[in-house]
Amino acid sequence: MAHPQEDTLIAKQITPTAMRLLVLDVLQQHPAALSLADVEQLLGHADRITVHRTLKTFTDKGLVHRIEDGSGAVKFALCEPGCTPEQHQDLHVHFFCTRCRETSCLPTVAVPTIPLPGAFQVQETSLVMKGLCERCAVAS
Amino acid sequence: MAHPQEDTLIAKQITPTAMRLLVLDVLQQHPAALSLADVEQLLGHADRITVHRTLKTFTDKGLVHRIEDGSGAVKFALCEPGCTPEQHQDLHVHFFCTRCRETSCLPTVAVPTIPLPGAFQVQETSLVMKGLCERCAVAS
DNA sequence: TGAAACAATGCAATACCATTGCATCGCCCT
DNA sequence: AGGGCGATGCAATGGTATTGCATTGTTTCA
Ligand SMILES: [Mn+2]
Ligand SMILES: [Mn+2]
Ligand SMILES: [Zn+2]
Ligand SMILES: [Zn+2]
Repeated sequence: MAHPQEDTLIAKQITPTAMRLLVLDVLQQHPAALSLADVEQLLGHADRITVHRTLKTFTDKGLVHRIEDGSGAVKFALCEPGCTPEQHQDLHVHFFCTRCRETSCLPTVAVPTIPLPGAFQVQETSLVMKGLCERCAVAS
Repeated sequence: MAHPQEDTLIAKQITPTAMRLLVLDVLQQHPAALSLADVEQLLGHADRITVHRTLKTFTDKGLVHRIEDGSGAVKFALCEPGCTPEQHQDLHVHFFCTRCRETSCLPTVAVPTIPLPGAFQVQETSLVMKGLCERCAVAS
């Protein structure tokens, strides 16, 4: 009966701990997707490995999704409440800004379903667009 | 007036060298996209850094394109003859097989043009599908 | 032809990012 | 209190990408 963030974790079958609540808070406060290093830095001085395992747990339980934006580091962003590890609801496009290097979810832009020739069995589709984000575009 | 592969390099403004011809040959012989480590292994024992810089040169000159498939290592594949560093002709979908970990170009499947809301300025779109490739799908 | 100029190569070193092993800590339950 | 178990933190490791620098090779031109 404490912070509502505890309920968020419990709803995803994640035992609430101090570290996990802190990581969740950082993810909720930040609009952009965050890398492991980003989270570590925003937390002050938390142990990198613990943050890593926290994000892995969050991913396994369907609380966050991974974004491979080609920047070298995987980014993480919160999922929609309805997402499960098996079935993600928010299959949207991601945008990587080549100037400020921020990665954003575009929840309103769905990943299109593309039929493939032959016998391919598609499990997952990742669509990343690169360019200038809205902030950097107007600033140029 | 030697190998036709020399002409391929010269057409892209790349000085032909022994190493570059070897790397080009490996890329032409293999249907799948190759990582730096793949090329190094297929060449026997070539220097990893030289191969790295060879692939960088090939990319800069528009002879190959980079594929970030989320496997941890960037893959490289030959471009269409008409590609230039500024304007790639072959903006196609890539497929990463989660079983055999091979990445293939799907030259017949074009990346769709997706309009974005707001002031985003798109420079590049990368679309990677993951699942079972044709070979692994029938073998399961 | 010989030396300068430039490009390409190879070895060493470095920088990240990600992941694992293992000991310890903290919490819950009996 | 004590056992059990998950979470944490430090150390160590593996993998990929990249840079510095000396050397080698090749082209250019006096
Ligand atoms: Mn997202
Ligand atoms: Mn391709
Ligand atoms: Zn930006
Ligand atoms: Zn396969």
